[in-house]
Amino acid sequence: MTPDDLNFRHLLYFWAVAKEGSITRAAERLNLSVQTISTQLGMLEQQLGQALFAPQGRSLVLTEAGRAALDYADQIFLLGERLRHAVADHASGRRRFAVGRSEAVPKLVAFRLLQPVLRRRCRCAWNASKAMSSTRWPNWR
Amino acid sequence: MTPDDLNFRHLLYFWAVAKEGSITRAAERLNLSVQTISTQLGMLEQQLGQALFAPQGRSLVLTEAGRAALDYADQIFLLGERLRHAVADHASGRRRFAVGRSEAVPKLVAFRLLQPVLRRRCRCAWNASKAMSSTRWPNWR
DNA sequence: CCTCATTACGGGAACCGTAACGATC
DNA sequence: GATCGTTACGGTTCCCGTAATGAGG
Repeated sequence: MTPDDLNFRHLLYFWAVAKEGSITRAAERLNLSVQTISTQLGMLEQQLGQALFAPQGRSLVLTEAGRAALDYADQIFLLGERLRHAVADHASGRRRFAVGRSEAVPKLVAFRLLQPVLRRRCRCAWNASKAMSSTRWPNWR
Repeated sequence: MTPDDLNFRHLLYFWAVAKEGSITRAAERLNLSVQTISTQLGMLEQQLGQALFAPQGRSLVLTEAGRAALDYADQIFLLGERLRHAVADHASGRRRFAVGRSEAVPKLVAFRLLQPVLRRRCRCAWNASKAMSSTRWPNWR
């Protein structure tokens, strides 16, 4: 109930470093100084009790634990962005309606099945990233 | 690439309030003061440009945007906890190996298919929560 | 009146940048 | 010696608690 042991700011820095491949480039991307990233990254590793990067020459490579953490961080920040979009959609009066679909059901078949509940001026998007398709429309009803 | 517009600490407080049903109980649960939660919650709403709770009597109820945000927050903090567990597993020498499986493939069939790569002393868990099954074992090799 | 939630404000912790250092190419 | 990463230290921001206020039952 209290997962505050994980500092999501540190996790963001770790994520940026992993994506950019080096602390220097991550610092540029985040408009931060190199030292800040390095320090906070050390904090995260100490907090998790596990090294996430291993020095390779004068560069860094992900450890096995680091690769595992990166997978989760990817999903977490993706969800964070989706959260903002979802809330913004509510502000603009649009609602999101997500429908799960088994891979065994062709898209067109699913579309035909959903036809009865679709309204005019609805935007329909097939989003394969999470095996879910999402449809938006201007108003709920 | 820089989703730092979303403060995950604020999101945690929002999540706790939504789960507990009131700021007071959330403050007790998090060992924080009521004022802190209230302020930070206001920050989050201002940041998102949308109210997440609506005053109902002297209590609070989720708005529609709030319910949407809660769905995402649930997943985010669940992933955060899983991240910690995954990294902890690496520390104890255990590795997690996740296998995706179509619903059309029975579990026992999948198990038989995986038999050749399984080792002794492996723990096999069917985890339906994310449509994925995960298997752990003491060492990689 | 008692409880819940919201502002106002001061102390303190965490974050972040400047600087100096070690290591690798 | 040029670049990347790490450690040391001081300033600033943000967070959090005490106190005072308003609102609902």
